[in-house]
Amino acid sequence: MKQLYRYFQQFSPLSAAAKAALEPICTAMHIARNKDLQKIGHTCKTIYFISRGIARIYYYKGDTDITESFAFENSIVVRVESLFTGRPSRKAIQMLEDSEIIAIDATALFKLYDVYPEIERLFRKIFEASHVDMINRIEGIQFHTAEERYKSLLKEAPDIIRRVPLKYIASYLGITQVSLSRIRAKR
Amino acid sequence: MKQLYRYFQQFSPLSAAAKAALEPICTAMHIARNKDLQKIGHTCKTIYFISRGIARIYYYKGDTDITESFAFENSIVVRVESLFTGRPSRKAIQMLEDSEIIAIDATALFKLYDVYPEIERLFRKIFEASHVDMINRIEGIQFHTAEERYKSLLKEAPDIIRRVPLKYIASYLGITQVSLSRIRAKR
DNA sequence: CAGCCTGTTTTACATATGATAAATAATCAG
DNA sequence: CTGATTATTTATCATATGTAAAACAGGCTG
Repeated sequence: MKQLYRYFQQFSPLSAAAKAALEPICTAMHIARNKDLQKIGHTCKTIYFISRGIARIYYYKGDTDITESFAFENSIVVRVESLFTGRPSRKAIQMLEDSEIIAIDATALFKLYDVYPEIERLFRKIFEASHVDMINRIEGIQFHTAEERYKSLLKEAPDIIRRVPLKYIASYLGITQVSLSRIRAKR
Repeated sequence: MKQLYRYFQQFSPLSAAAKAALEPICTAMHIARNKDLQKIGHTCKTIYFISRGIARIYYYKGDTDITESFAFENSIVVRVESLFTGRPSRKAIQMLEDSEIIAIDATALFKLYDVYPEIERLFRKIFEASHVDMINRIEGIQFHTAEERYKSLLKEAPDIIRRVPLKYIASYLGITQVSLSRIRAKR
């Protein structure tokens, strides 16, 4: 929980009362490498904080597995399009390493919003930051070549190459594995 | 203002007191066709509601003009990556038709958040909806062909073709105008 | 250790898209 | 209305990426 509160602190301060209210809706859990944290078709009612490990959100287009995003330790992973709409998600969350997770019950959290506006504010800011990330990602996908995208990924997250299979990285970059292999061969 | 409150109503109810507090921070304005509502380099401190007209957000990559997004009447247009970070935006907002706008002073709005949690909640939900749109857009850009993207745009916003020059639509779809022209010629 | 998965790279070929330039078409100002 | 500007389409050629299949590599399991 300490690690989680440190994460929260980056966005917005919390009173002791708010922290005490959050405590009972958080559950620590361990997930084994390659296991799904949430399955396709499930409606997202949980916000996950990654204490240790890497998550990826993926879905199927036809029968190809496509990685929508990665999330590393000290960040949150959520299928926003399901959590915010209440609709089932076509996406799954998988952990790529043995991982330590804190699961935050979103239904209970949203009730806390009515009592603690500071909690609502905290999560508003957390999701605003990821909203900004999405907008920057669109710019990246739309107007950079695959090679530029690969290089900037390396720069932002250099250890991703060691920790994540290239096939997942390829679809995250919007290209095939063959294409990624060609780009890597250039250097 | 009636139109704006009707828009708000879709997301979250507002008390009479909250409405009264919002009133003085909203300014109606008229913008001529093709004029910029906000320039490149400006830090976004205003949220715009479009009563009538179409906006586009654009930026330059080198010397090519790229359309990031469109916004139609009865929606909000904002350079989120600037508003949420307080950093200057590399993007501009331009109105593509003679337009009626309501400008909401964001600095004043954020102060109202402290007094009226219901206002904070309303805007949280408004931005959550656009966050979800961004995520769906990423999926669209990343794993549909240009032709699929064009067709689905036609389906979502059929009148965009009549109201927006194709060159802007092309860069929005992530392709050149020549390429869009080829796709259109197929039918 | 051997054999079998799974992940990655390489090759060959097909195709969509980009770049550039020229031809049309539409729009606008005087 | 006319000429000039801007938008759109068409043509040609170059290139990046996709598809499919095979080769290669590494790691895991019996």
